[in-house]
Amino acid sequence: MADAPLVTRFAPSPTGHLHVGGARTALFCWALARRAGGRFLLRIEDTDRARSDETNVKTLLEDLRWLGIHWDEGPVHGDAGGDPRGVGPFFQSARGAHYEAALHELLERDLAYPAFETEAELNALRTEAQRQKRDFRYRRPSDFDRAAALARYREGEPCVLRFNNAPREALTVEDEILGAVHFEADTLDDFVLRRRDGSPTYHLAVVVDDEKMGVTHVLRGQEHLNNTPRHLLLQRALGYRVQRYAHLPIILNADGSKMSKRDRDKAVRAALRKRSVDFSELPVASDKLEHWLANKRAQLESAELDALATALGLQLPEISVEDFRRAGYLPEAMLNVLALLGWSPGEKLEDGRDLERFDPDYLAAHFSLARARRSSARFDRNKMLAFNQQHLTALGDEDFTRRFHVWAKRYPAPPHGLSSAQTGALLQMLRPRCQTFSNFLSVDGPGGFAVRGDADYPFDPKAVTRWLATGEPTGLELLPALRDVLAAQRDFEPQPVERAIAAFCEARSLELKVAAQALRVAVTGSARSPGLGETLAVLGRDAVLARIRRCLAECQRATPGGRP
RNA sequence: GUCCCCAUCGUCUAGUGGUCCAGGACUCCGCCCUUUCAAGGCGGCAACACGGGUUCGAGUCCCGUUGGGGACGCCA
Repeated sequence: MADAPLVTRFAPSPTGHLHVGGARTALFCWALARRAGGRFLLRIEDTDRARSDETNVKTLLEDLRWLGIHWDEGPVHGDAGGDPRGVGPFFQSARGAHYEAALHELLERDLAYPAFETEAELNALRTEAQRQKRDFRYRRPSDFDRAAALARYREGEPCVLRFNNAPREALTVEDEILGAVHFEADTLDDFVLRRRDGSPTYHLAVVVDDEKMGVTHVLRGQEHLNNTPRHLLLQRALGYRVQRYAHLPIILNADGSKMSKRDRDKAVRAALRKRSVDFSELPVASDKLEHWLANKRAQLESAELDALATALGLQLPEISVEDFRRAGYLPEAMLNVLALLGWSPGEKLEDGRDLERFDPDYLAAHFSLARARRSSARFDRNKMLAFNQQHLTALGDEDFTRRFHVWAKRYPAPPHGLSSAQTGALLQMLRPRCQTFSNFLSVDGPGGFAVRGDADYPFDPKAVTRWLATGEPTGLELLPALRDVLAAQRDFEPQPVERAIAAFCEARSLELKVAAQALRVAVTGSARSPGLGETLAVLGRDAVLARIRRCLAECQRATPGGRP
C-alpha cells in the first residue's frame, strides 16, 4: 500500500435494516474501490447509544452480505472484513481515545469550548427564533469567559463541547459530482463535537475516523452536503487531509418525497390515525403503540410493522433491502437496479439499445464518478419488477428451484392446501409469469387460482362475458360436454388432456380457442393462466370437475342472456 | 423562513454547441409467433419546465423565473 491507494468507506449507523439509499451508497463505494484497485471499508457509526445495538449491526452486515457487497476491511462477517492495515477498530463506540485526543487538542487551542445550556434551553431559543422568523445559530457569547468555562468543565459540570467557528468564513466544497459548491460566510454555527454523555457527534467522529483510516474518497447521500463545510472546518483545525467528496443524488419515492426508512412507519401511523381501531386487537403492545404513535421519529421493528399492516389490510412500500428480500427479489436484480439509480454505463449495444443489464463484475470494471448524475431519482418499482423477472427467467431450472426453496424456507408462505408435487409443478409452469418469489404462492399472483380453494377463486366478469356468455355456441353451453370429456380422461397429464380437448374441438369443428378459454375461465376464473393442459393437470381431475360444476351454477345465474 | 442541490417521455436515463423534427429501458397499447395462456419477437403513444441572453447555430453555455428535493438535532 505504499502508493497511496484509493480507500472508500461505507459508514452506516446501525438503526435496523439497510435501506435502498444506503445499499446504493455501499455499492458505489465498493465499485469505485474495485475499479481503482483500492480498498473498501465498512465502519459502524454507533455513537448514538440510544439507537444502536448489536442485533442491528448483525442485521446490517447480513443485508450487505445478501446483496453480495464485500468489504475488505471492517467487522468480520463470513469472509468479509478484517483489519490488514491496522486501522481498526471499526466500531466508533470503540474508538473513543481517538476522539478524546482530537478534542483535547482542539480545547487546548481554543478551537473547542464547553457550553452549558441544556437541551430544553436550546429548544426554547429555537422556538423563539422561529417565532421571530429568524434563523437560530448557536454562537459563543461575546462575553464568554474561557477560563471559567474550562474550570467548570474540569470540575465535571455536565456540558457539551462545541467547535469554535470564530472566523465564520465562506467555504467551498469541491465535489466530484456537483462541482464547486459555495457556502456563504456566517452560515455555520458552533456545532457540537461531544455530547453531554461524553460521546462524540457524527461530525467529530467521521472526520477523525476518515483521517485515521486513510479514507481518500467519501461517497454519501446528498443530504450530507450541508454537513461537509463543518467537516472541512474540522479537518483544517486538526491539520488533516481533505478527502475527495462525492454526494450522490437522493432516492425518491414515487410521490417525489425522500425515500426513508420511516416511510413504512408513516404509512401505518397514518392508517391507524384515520381509522379508529381498538389497540388491544392489534399485534403490538398498546403502550408501545401509544409511544410510537406520539413520536414521529420512533420506528417499530420490521416484523411488527408487517404484522400491523396485515392486521390493517395495508400494503407497505418496500424500503429496506430486507423488504425486497422478503418480497422475493433477487440480489443481483436489486444491485442492477440500484446501480442505475444515479449512474449509467453510457454504453450502447450493437442493436442501438443502451446497456442496462449488467452484473457487479461489470460495475467493478466500469464504474466511475464521472458518469454519476446530479439529480435525484425516483425509485421505479415497475422497472425493479421487470428486472427481477428477467433475472428469475435467466436462472436455469435447477438454480431457480434451489433458490426458491432457500427463500421459501426463510419466509414461509401462509398455509395453502397444495401438495408439494403441486407446488413443484406450479413453480415450473409459473416461472415465466412471476416477477418475484412471493408471487408464486400469492392469492393475487398468477398461481392464485391454484392457491385458492375450489370454491374461493373469483370469476373475472369480463372473462365470463367474453368466453362463457358469448359465441355460438357459448362457452357455458360447451362446458357440460367438456366436463364429460375430462371426467372420462384416464391419463390426467398436460399432454393427454390437451389432446383430448383438441380432439373434442376437431370433432365438432370448433376453434380450440373457444373450448380452451371456456375451460380456463371456468377453472381459474380468469382468461389468463398457464398452458391449459398444465393448468388442468395441476388442479387434478376432481378439482377440475368440481370447479366446472361451480362455474356452471354461478355463471349461468349471472348471465341470463347467455342462452338462446 | 434561511442555506444548499436539481430540472430531457408517466418513471429511470442517453445526449458534454451542429450528426437530435432527441436514442434506449420500464409501464401502457397494437401486431406476429403459439390449435389455448404466458414467455419471446416486432411496432406504437410519449419529453428537452418557462423567459431572456451568448453564438452563424443551443437539450447542450450564462442569467432569471417557476417547479421539485434536501438540510437547518447533544440523528447519521
